[in-house]
Amino acid sequence: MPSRTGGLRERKKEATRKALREAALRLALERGVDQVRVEDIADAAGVSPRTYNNYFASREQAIVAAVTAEREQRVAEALANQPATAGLAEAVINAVVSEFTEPSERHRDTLLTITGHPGVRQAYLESATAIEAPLANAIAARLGGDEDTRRLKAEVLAAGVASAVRVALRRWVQPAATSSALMVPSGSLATLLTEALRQLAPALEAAEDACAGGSSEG
Amino acid sequence: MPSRTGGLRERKKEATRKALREAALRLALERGVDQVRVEDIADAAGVSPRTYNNYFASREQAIVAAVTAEREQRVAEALANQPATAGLAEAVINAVVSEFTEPSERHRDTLLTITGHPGVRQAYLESATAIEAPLANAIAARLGGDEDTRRLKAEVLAAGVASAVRVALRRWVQPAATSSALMVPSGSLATLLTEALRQLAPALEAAEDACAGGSSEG
DNA sequence: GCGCAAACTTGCGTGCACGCAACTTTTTCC
DNA sequence: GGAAAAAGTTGCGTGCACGCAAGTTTGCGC
Repeated sequence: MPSRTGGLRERKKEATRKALREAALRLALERGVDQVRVEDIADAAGVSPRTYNNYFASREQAIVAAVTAEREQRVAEALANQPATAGLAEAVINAVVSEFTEPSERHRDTLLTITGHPGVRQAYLESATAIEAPLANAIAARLGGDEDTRRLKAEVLAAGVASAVRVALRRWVQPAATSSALMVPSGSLATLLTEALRQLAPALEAAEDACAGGSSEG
Repeated sequence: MPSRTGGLRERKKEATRKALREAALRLALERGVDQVRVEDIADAAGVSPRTYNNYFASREQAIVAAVTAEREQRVAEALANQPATAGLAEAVINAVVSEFTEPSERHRDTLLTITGHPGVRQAYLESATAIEAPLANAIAARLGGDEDTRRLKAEVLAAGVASAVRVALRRWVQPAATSSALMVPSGSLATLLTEALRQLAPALEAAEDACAGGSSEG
């Protein structure tokens, strides 16, 4: 009888996924990204290369997943848990900043190392867009009913937030320009994220106001 | 002596790029995306497969480029050409809607056909992010000087706009859900784009206001 | 328990992306 | 105009992504 964690099947799958992404990251850190073959990752996780490929579409995604796993759910959950009294902008910024800052700072050295590789850096930045769909759902829930117009609003806002996050992360991991002196110190990730997201606050507030008095309101 | 169009080298490169993307699109329409080999495209354009790959990183990108070529520059230019009296939000929305609507409607059948293919659809949607950098420059120019804070603002806003465009395009090319009745008619592309971008207007206006009285103002 | 259906794993084959190192073409400079 | 440099093209080799069709494991109803 399967517990809350799901059936045996599901647990095994999750274990395999975890083993794969952790093997990928470990090997990448040990030898450098370009010295890691797909076969090595699969071997280290105890599956065939073909199976590895059923879990991850590229080496880069496997490596990055070790650091970004389950971020989408955590962000969506964090937004849902924000007090209903908070404005949408405040709630979104709090949820996103808190869920991105802590793990990123914790894995700071790892991240700055692996994002030295262009392919991994791109995969890392693109991973931010994974929050789009869950975030859109959470925003739609805050905006009110699930009517069509609200759905579009929520999707646009979520996509905008994901973009802002991507810009902030890009600055954070930006490799120092070696030659010219015109360089941005980039500040802390929390600062970068907050400043980036603040640009979208007016849009979030306006959307919320436009939906005020809608179907469901606490 | 090279004319304004650039040297011979540059013209040849552009001709090759054009030949490749048009061959890719033509073949994809004739036979279906999955029946087009890279070798076919290269042959049709009169270059080696290896050279084809110096121009495009994937078949999907080559096909999509036939429809999206030079869009980035045109959008940036359109924004620069908006009257200086217009607000940033209005200027951006006008520029983006006008430059996206016309070509997309002109190639409507082509686009809806090729985006039936998942890989091509994804490449098409991702191509919208190509406007990010040129748009960020154009927005930064409108905001005023090139100080650091303004650069971040411009990048975030440009990324947001690109995201909104992506959401609108996604709805536009969304394949009709075959089974259930809960489906969105999606409206015209111009309407979709306008509605999506309108969500960001408050953010654009706020950024403009925050930069008012800055270094350069008409 | 038993057996069937659904889900997952695996090997194989194919086409692809791309680094690399020759080779060819365009540009530049005198 | 001719030689050197800069830029572009090509073939080759390698590793990779993924469709497909077995084979294997798990879940479920009886």
